[in-house]
Amino acid sequence: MLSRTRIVDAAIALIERAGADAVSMRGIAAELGVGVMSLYNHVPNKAALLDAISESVLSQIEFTDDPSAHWTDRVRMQARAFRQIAHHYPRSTMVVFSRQLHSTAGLLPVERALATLRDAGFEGEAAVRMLRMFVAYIVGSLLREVGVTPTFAPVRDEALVEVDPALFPEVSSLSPYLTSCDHDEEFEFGLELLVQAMAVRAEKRGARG
Amino acid sequence: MLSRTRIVDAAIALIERAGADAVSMRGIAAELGVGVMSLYNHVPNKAALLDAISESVLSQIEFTDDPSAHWTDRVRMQARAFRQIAHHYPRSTMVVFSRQLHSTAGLLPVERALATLRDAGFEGEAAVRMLRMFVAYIVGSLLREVGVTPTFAPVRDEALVEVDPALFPEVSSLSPYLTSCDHDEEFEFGLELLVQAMAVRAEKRGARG
DNA sequence: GCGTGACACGTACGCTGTACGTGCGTCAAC
DNA sequence: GTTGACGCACGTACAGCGTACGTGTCACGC
Repeated sequence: MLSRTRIVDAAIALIERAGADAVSMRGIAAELGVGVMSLYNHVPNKAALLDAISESVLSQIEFTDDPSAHWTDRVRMQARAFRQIAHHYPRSTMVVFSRQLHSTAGLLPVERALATLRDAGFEGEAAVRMLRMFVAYIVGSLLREVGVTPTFAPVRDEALVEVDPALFPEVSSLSPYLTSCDHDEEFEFGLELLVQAMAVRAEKRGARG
Repeated sequence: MLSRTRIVDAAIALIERAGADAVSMRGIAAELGVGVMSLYNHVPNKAALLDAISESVLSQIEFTDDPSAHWTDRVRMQARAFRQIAHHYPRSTMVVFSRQLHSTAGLLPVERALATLRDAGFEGEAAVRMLRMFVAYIVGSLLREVGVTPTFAPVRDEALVEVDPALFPEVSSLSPYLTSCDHDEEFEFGLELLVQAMAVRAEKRGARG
């Protein structure tokens, strides 16, 4: 029997195998060995299917939150959990980022994050701000890692060799670092910087309050 | 006469007016009052056209870099310049983010950023790391602002009223802050936090070196 | 006058999402 | 046991998409 979850799973598998551009209702139907229109008995339209994919991916984030750990470690763990699922479904992650979601999927991650931030001493608006900043960093990082580089994080080698050292001295001299990119180290670097910056703010708040 | 830039400009105008989904070769041709196939005399295919759109948007970033200013102010200015163009072409920005670019457009912003980071005391790999982290934050922020919220930065009001306070106490109590979002303040908050974090690193490096 | 190239355009093909109708299986009511 | 309703898989059909290819119309050098 066909079902919504079977369709979503097949769609995710197809995206990971053939890319997001290759996702068509006909392709998904073929993946499942059914007719195209059969899908519409379980999903209203393609947009809703893509939303369901987003929801599925986000809900698979594994938060093994340890309330006894120091809040800095909990922040690190949650950020890595977010990143891990994106690496598990890299191409599907792109469709998640390219869609506005109207669901409550991923509400649990937010809940956990806010609780952690409360432990760190951030409450009310400050906690929400910190959360949004963190999410922005993580999303931006994943967007780079997953393949879409907004302003070429790892620049293409061919393009760089053409760079005129006189016009772009910095880019030219730093080209070895610009062309290579260890995503793990890069992510951890920014994560650590953010955690430390948060710790500074937390101390300030603690001193004041 | 038709020209590549006229086509790109029309495409951007169409995207901003009707949304990225509405971009079709036929639509762009209609916008210009020409036949569809005439476009292909100036653009090899749709993908190349979208790349040209990205290039055009990125090249319009206005960097009025002031080398005499303190590096922290220069970082702030460059980040805001990036953000400003995204606000000028919000929907086109989404196509920029959703495409991997293979061009050297936006090489100048990178050059300026690296020069600024050098002034701040970051060289070699450290400078590139800082740049990438900054870009990640900016891109992630813009992705939220521009309308696509990965894990609902400003959560939908309707969705939140249904949240069970027993299951999601934090989300529930912080809902007034989660439902509203002053993008300017939000962006400046994160920007300031990053700049301060960078300043701390810069001092450390200075003390060591 | 005569190529020759640039360029706007029409036609046509294979693809897409999906509205609609059809047929088959199962189950409830009588 | 018959009948009606309903869920669900499916086929057909249509509008719209990107674009390969051929055709027409110019301005130009010889």
